[in-house]
Amino acid sequence: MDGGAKQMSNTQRAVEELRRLIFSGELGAGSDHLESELADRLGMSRTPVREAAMLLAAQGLVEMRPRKGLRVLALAPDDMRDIYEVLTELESLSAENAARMGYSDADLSKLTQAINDMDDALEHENLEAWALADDQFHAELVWLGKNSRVQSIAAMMVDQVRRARALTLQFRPLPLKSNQDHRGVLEAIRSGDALKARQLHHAHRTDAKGILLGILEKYRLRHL
Amino acid sequence: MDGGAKQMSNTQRAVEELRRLIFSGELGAGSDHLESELADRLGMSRTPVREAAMLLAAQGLVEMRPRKGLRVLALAPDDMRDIYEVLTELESLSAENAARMGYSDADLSKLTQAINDMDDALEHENLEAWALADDQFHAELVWLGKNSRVQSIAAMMVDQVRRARALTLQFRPLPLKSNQDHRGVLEAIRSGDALKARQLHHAHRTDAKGILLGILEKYRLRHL
DNA sequence: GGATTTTATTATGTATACGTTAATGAGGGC
DNA sequence: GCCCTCATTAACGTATACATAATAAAATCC
Repeated sequence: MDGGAKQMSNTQRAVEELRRLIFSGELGAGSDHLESELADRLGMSRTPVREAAMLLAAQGLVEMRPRKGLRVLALAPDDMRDIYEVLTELESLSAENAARMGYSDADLSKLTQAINDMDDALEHENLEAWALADDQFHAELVWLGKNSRVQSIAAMMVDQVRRARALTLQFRPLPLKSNQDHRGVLEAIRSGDALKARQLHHAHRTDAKGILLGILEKYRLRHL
Repeated sequence: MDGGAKQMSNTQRAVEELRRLIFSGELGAGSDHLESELADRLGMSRTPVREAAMLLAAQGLVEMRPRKGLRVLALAPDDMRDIYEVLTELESLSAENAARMGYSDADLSKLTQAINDMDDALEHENLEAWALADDQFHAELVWLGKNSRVQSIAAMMVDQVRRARALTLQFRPLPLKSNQDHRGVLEAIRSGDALKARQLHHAHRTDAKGILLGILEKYRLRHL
């Protein structure tokens, strides 16, 4: 049970490493980087770097601009709105489907755990930990929905807003009401009330979208 | 006003050509093809073919299997269900958003035209033409929703079911009721009734999903 | 001095070369 | 006759080479 450090192709390593560099901010939003520069930095030739770049471009994280290099994509508020809307719909679908699965309490343990972790984090006013648990809740919800396309699309969308989310987290009021929503969704799933699960989660995500866009507006965050 | 035959990179040409070969069935579902073989076939080196392959793999059309070659992905009924569910959600969102835009009749002309085309096609019992117009209706609806992510995701999903859709078309009963739904959605958008637009379209797509899955079941179509 | 043409640079797109390694088949052991 | 070992093959992953085209720089002209 290692971290996954088997023998990996350089292309895969390049993807992972570039993602890390992007999410950590070492490659800032809007910055440009030549293929050869990145190749040197990662200690490999241009070929795998270029392949990784194309994959990241397909996932909407970067843009390949001939002669200008690889550009790390910045997100405008409109992008955030678009992405959150997609997540809202697909996660709500997941909640609905999850409710129809007849999951046992054991099946829902990760969801429950994530909610408890959020409570703990809130008590200690640990936003970092809260965000992590919140991510886990949403990821697990999507997982329970058992729709392969939703899973991959949601992962892509979450990736696209990862940087922005980390940034806006600090501006955000403590999400005290949030866990009520989560518990409601969990309960609806547990009791098999598909429609309620969908509606509750939809409302939850729509609220979150409103809060986020409010922050972007308030602090004039135009590209992140 | 050429067909777009400007100077295109070989990678782009490879993407287009491979897509054509896949959709036309010349590269059948489930078939394997070596990179070098495809390179020869397209008259270029492995490099651009490989890049194109990775892009198509990211879009879910093929799978890269080391030493086995590029495999054209076949779809199981579960995949169809997953994809149609995603389309249902995202198109319904589009309908809702479109209704909020306050579009004029002129803005909605393409949508109207698509509906009329479907009527015409039905009168002549021309399934091919009906399918084309139906595609246009759905594509235009997504366009009117003005969500960039929904647009690219929907395009991907439509691509993934393109082959299967062409195949199942012939098994399908004449979609006589379908245009009632379409007109209802159009009317809701025109009148700005966002919730109704969403609900009508959602029901429409859910029906379509049921019909399709029924066909797959009935004719034992397990991979297409 | 400013504008314009020419030259030089350089990042990319693509071809090619090559080592590695998984798949295939031959041959031998049981 | 079946299974295991080893040799062979060939497809891929990656590095490298190179032509092309775009940009920057330099030089020239008005």
